[in-house]
Amino acid sequence: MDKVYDPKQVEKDIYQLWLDKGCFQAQDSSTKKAYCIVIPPPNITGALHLGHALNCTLQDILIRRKRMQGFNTLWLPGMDHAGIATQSVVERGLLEQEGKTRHDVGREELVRRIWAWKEQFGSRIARQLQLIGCSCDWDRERFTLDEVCAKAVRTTFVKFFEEGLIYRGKRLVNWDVQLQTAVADDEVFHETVSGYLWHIRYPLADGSGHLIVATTRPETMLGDTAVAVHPDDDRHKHLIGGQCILPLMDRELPIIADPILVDRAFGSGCVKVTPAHDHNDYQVGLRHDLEIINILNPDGTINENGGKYAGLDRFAARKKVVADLEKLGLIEKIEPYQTDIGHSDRSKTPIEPYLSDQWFVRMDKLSEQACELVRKEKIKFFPARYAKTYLDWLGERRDWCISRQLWWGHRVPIWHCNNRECYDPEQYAACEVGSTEVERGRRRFFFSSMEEPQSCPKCGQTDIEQDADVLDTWFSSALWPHSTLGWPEKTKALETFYPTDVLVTSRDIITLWVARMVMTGVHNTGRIPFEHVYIHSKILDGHGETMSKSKGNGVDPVDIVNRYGADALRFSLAYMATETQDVRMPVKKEKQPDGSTVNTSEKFDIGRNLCNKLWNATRFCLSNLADTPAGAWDPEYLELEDRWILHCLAQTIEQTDNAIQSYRFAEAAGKLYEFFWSKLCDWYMEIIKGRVQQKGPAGATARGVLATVLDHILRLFHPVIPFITEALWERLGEIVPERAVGQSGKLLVLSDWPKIEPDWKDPAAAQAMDLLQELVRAVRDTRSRHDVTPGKKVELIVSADGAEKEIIQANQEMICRLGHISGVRVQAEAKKPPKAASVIASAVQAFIPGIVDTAKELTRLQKQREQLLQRIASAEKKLNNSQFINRAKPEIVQRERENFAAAKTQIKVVNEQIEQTGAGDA
RNA sequence: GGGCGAUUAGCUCAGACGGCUAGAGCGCUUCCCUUACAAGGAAGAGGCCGCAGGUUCGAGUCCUGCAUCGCCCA
Repeated sequence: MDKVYDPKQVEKDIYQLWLDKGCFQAQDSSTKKAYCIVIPPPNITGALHLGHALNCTLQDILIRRKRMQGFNTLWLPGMDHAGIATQSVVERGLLEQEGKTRHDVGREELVRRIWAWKEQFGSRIARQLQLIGCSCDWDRERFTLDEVCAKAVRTTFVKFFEEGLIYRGKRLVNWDVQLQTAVADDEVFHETVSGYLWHIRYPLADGSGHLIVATTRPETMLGDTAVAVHPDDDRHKHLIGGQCILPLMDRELPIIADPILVDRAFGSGCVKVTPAHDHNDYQVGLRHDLEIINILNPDGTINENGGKYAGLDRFAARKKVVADLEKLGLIEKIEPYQTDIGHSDRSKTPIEPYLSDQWFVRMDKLSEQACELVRKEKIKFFPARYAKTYLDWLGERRDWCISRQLWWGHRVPIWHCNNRECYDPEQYAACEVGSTEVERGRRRFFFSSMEEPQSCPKCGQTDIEQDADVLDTWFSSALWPHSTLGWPEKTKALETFYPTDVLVTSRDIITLWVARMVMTGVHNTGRIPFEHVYIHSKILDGHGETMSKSKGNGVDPVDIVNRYGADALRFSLAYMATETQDVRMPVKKEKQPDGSTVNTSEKFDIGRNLCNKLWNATRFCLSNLADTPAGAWDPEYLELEDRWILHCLAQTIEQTDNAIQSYRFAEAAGKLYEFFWSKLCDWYMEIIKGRVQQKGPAGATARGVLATVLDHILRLFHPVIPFITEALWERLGEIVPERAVGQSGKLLVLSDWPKIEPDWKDPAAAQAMDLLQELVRAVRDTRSRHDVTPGKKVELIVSADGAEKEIIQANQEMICRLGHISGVRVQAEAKKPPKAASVIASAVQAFIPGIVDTAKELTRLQKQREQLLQRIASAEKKLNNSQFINRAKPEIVQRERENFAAAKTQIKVVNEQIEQTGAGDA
């Protein structure tokens, strides 16, 4: 084995080995209990980022542990077609490379090209998941647009439609003028932009003067249908109910009172109202039953409602409107103004609020049911506070706009009949006021269908037309936990694995995704989609900013795997996975040999160092374990350190189990790290270095215990760092095929999760080791302070009595080895030799003869004295307080008493020594 | 405006149920290439736990207010 762990060499073939042996395959039917996680499907638009790496590492930890615990585990992988994101990258490429728009190539060709993209990039994501060790069952991989998912989407939609949950409405949507589609709220980012605030005079209709409105978008005045003032504003009260004239259009506008829209302190206190082009104004329009005038074409040019401005682009129209107003002397003033403008995340162009026909899902009943399940804790969030995000959002019951003006996605399975006479009065009545159907009196019959319809089911005519739009991507994602398992077919997989056990995701999609999965899952199957929702942190850069490609502050998990190894990546991420909402990761730019720059972070050192340590610790073990007896050891021959390390192992198993069970990953990783490094490596392995090589039962016992502990630490670490542990497990199996506990001969990934043996717990051993560790540390401290090099062996005289004397006497060899001591003499009430340094550990004092440095000695003793005095004072204060004695828990009082007594004994020792040092050697 | 969070060592973070003599990793100082590991070992320095009140025998932990920063929703 190499002296330094090289993950590249080790990780290379292991994943393939797991695949070849079918280790990740779930069984549709099994006598084992099922455990299932469906992956939050990554977008096919890009590569995995660090957030995915964290997300998947945590899922893999859960899955691998359950697999080892004997569950029939399924981690179902897959990807999301990500409608607008994918279409826009492909469209952008089309424009850049061929100078064509989607309209140039047509719908069929565009969709063909997007599929080609999917084939290329979808597999890259799968490879990346494999690179970091994800133990997914690849035979069950799904894609939100594949036939299985498509059938679920179609079935759900038709069901919703028939139940009257889907309706046609007209809404102000976030319109992306460039992509010519509505985009969801979460696809809009806001940016502060320098602009102007134009103050415009609107003459009063009675000729008695004018009022002044202020706007950042003067061109929208073409669509104004009212001016609003505050009802309590004395300046304008008298105008309410009157009329003013809209300049340029010469239209009369009502002056209305609206306390919600109007902020009296802002501008002149008068607000122009453009219901078709502003979200707030739209609400005003509904409240006051105003006319709604749309002035825009889908491409952002002014339409026929804009009079002489028709045909101009929105920004050109703005210029002309302002120029014309200036000519008319209607501009009161223009001031520079910072304004917050919504931009499309996809095209990076300013969003236009735009009125258009859309399909909606009614949310009232669906959301009520979904709320209830979380309120009654049928579905539990971890950390629990995230339930509030979910409940608050669902509580609003805002209807879900599910249509998108895109070509990539599930086509809306709605057709209309082109026969003008054919319509359903009830359906017509259900269309929202304001929809095109009602507005233009155009009665159409809409229907939905599982199969491709040939004719209108109502009138039988064949002149029918399918809706051009596709469904919101979240519509298919919402079905993910059951669609991927085969629903609506009654598959074995669905029966076995649904409801799934836990959903692991990040907080930004609690509403968009988690809530919708619950609604559709329950509606479609009658059962919840998952029992637990674990929300992990978001990884930010060192300045607290979101990592992104455009900022160049992102860390690519593939780079980290190349530099540090997959296990190092995984451990470091797990170690960071606390319950906070964000974690920061300072990013460091690093030049590569080939001249390129790679973003990395020192945060991953901990994982790399751990792997290297584990590698070397195992190297040490293996070089000593050649002659390890099979079967259990004889308890007769167990030394204190053996009993201690088994005790610690038992504790670690317990703590790790508790932590993972409640999704405290950082704690699990931390406990394992601490046990392995600070207990096993720092103490146990050092202590047994001599004994492990001995012939006879003493050595055999040490080897047996060491092999068992190594065996268990590999098992415990495996879910977190699967590659290195699998590799080391194989080597351990070669040298010690038969261990005292558990089986070998299997791959680690399929072996059993550790269980605590009843006789491992040994608090007495732990207590004895505490004393010895403290003594050793004190000896080392003294040596270090007196500049005694490790090579120099010194003698130790210990003053101890009773149980302590026994422990120290029985473990002299340990003290000698760890403290570089030539010999230990223990006696009750030992006196300090004339020229010696003192060592104080708890109530035990000791001396190292031959070392003298009075000044150093005194400094240290004074410091120790001060600390002890503080301790005594605080303990005394508590113990003198009758309230404390009476009210605190008895064990707390007891502990305080012990603490007090110990401190008292110690200070006595310290005082004595100060006296002796000062007097004896001065 | 409403909700959620953060503020602990130079940096990044732990401290679930109040009992703490406040921990870890990195960084820093001193010593050590001791035959598993220098990506290592040993020892050490470094903190009025954002501020002000309150509850309690006891507050980093619970409550209220304030300050600063962040996220989400409108």
